[in-house]
Amino acid sequence: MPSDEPAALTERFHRYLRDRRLPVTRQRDLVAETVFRAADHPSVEGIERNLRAAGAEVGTATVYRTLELLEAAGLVRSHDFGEGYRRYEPVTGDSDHEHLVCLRCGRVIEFANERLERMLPVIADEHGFQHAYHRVEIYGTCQDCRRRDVGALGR
Amino acid sequence: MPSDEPAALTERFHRYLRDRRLPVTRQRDLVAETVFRAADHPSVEGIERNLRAAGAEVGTATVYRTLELLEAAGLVRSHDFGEGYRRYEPVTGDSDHEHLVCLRCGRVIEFANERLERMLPVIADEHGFQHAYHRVEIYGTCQDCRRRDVGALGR
DNA sequence: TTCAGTGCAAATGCTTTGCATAATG
DNA sequence: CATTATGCAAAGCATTTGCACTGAA
Repeated sequence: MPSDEPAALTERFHRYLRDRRLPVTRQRDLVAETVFRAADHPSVEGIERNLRAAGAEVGTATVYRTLELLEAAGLVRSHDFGEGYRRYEPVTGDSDHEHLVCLRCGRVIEFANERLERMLPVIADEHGFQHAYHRVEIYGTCQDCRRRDVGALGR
Repeated sequence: MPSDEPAALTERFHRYLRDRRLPVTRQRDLVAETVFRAADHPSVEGIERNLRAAGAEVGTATVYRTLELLEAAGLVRSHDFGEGYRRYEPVTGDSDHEHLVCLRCGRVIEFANERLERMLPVIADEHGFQHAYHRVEIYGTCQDCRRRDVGALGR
């Protein structure tokens, strides 16, 4: 059975809203669905583009407000990869993961490494820090962009 | 012999400027010295506060422009710890290091871990990425802030 | 004297907020 | 019907840029 992550997240979002007597609105569902289904860590602009393409439209302020809500609910995480804006991703049941960011095309891919995840709390402890969370980002050139470079050199 | 890092960096900065026939100005020296001597990863505001305290004054635009120059010269690095502004640190002869950021007081301390530094390029490679650089930040509560919390609980 | 730097103020770009109106439960 | 959300436009903020003036070499 294929785990329908987006549907599960949507259900959790609805429960979260109901529990605090907050209205479930068309806009909230549209934004939530868009992020839950996204595989590319979209920015607010990307989310709006996606919505527009689907014939929907949600005010920018509402998009930001809904993302804040989704983060508070623990259903979405935001990242700042130093591009001048934030990107968002759904929080799936998968274990912790970190990111590889391509400096050429901006693509972001995820990786999981248990040894790394185990190391960081230990390092924090060694320095008297109580570990809360961490962030590991590797910047470089992705496979596709490397191939493209090689191809350009070849002719 | 105590290695006088700030002086060495200042000399390198002057050489960098001379080499490209760029003027050495009072403002550039003031900003550079301030960052070279800082041990706390100051922000632009912190740098300006520091300068003001020393009786000097440099326009904000010039501070930004000088920092850009210092980064291009490889003498200063900038970091974004998600606070809404950037922090700067001198590039010393020390090996690579990463950062621990206290969520309570904002203090930033550095740590070096060879195993970690060796791992990341390997991980990149495993995913077809050509590693350029990376960023590892551990967020948590520093020793002082933990002590303060315990003290508050005690009474 | 020439070429680049400086500082002010205005512009930017993402994100947040105020407020009148609209929709949910 | 009461309460909260929405959307627009305005405000915020760190950072960048345009431009007349100043200063370094």
